[in-house]
Amino acid sequence: MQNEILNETGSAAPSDSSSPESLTSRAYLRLKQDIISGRLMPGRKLKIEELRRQYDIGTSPIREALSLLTSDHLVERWDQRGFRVANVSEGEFSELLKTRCWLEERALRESIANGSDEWEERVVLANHRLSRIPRSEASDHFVANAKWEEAHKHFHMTIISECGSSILLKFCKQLYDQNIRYRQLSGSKAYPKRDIADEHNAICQAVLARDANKAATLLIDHYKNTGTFVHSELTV
Amino acid sequence: MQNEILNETGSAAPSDSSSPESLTSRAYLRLKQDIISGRLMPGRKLKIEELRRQYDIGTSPIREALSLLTSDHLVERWDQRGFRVANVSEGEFSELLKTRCWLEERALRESIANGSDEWEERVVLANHRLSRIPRSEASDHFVANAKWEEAHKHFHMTIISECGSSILLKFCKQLYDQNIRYRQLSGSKAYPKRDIADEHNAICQAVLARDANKAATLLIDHYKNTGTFVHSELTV
DNA sequence: AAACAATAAAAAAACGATATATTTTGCCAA
DNA sequence: TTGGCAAAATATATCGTTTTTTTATTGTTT
Repeated sequence: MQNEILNETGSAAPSDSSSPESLTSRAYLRLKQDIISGRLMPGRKLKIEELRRQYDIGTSPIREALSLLTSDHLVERWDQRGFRVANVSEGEFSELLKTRCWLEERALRESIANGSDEWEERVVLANHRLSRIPRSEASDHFVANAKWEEAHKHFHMTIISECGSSILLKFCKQLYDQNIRYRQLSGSKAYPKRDIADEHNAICQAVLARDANKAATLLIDHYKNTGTFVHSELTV
Repeated sequence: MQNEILNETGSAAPSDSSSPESLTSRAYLRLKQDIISGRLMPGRKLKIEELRRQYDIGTSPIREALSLLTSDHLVERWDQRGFRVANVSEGEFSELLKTRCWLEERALRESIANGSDEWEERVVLANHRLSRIPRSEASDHFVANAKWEEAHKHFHMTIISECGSSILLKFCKQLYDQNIRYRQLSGSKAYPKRDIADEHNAICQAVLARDANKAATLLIDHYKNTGTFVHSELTV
């Protein structure tokens, strides 16, 4: 199903080795992961033949997956000249951050206005689980922890999940993924200084108190703080 | 180029008969038009073989185009069971309308805050051109006028064009296209009663006066009015 | 002699046709 | 009537051909 393909990013293909999904889905998820994680660098040419050999998947599924990624702004298509990984720029990152704040603020306010008790419980749970996962896999130097990334995305998507518009939610997810890529590319060296867990706790509290203004301010600050780090890394 | 494919909807392939675009783009545009205009009904099975013969284009470009349309929510992919035209529902239309209002209000306010003099001129021009095109091709009964549709989209996109985020603008365009489909499907019999030109003039005036609150209210009312007509048609 | 242009060769992408795997449908038996 | 099996239809994937683009080499001009 298309929705499953688009929504789940990292957690796909759990334990089942012989995935029943189509090869297109598999190619889509692998390519998406490889681009978001920074393994495939911006601007890099995506030669069909190369990918075909590497992923052991035919050209059609690869092409379809690349077409799909094009809509996510992770891949660019140059008519008659193939595909390449979408470029990054400071300007685009500013736009991304700005747009994300606009959309997520709206979604958060709607969620706080409409969210059920069951939703509150999901928020608490998501925050708790996130707090229990270390940000980095190593304690002395920073190594991105995929589990943390997954839990982090889940927390942020949970607090806006009851906004009443699956369309808006989809847009937010898309922008979130684009943002991860910028985070990964910028090295993330500066992060550990901030106590991110505290920020999440504060957001969680404001959400549970149904204090929309406070929650929105905290969320936007949370994003903008991260943004300045990414920006400074990008400029160097 | 991907951008050209995604942005221009109706006005593509102007006079040049031997289009230099890829067949994928051509298939994408034709299918998009056929779905938006309602020629291909919601839920209709899109058999590759059938489309291949009909459009005289190979299977690969057709599949790629369908994948692309999937991201626009105009086509649904059922894993291993092919593609079909996205279904419509009252619930989805409500969401669409709501989301559109949220996003376009934000975009309009930003445009009004940041728009240049040159932008004001573009707004005036877009409104003028729209006002000169008849809504219906026939005077006694309603026949959708493609020229009017194009000018209408152009007017609405122009007033939000200086929002400072090409990402947000892309989302708005996508939602606008989805909305056209609902309009076309609901017959549009009720419309001519309203004086839509007046509504556009009022919006235009408020925009030029840089009265963000008034412009936003007028725009949202404009959309919600149309929405109630579509809703009533959909319920029948 | 160096730089630019033109042509040719190689590489890559787009397309279309064929083959394989999956699903659906129809029929027969229990 | 229902369950299962088989056959047909349909979707997905691979492969080979054609067209386009890019690069390299050679020739010409300044």
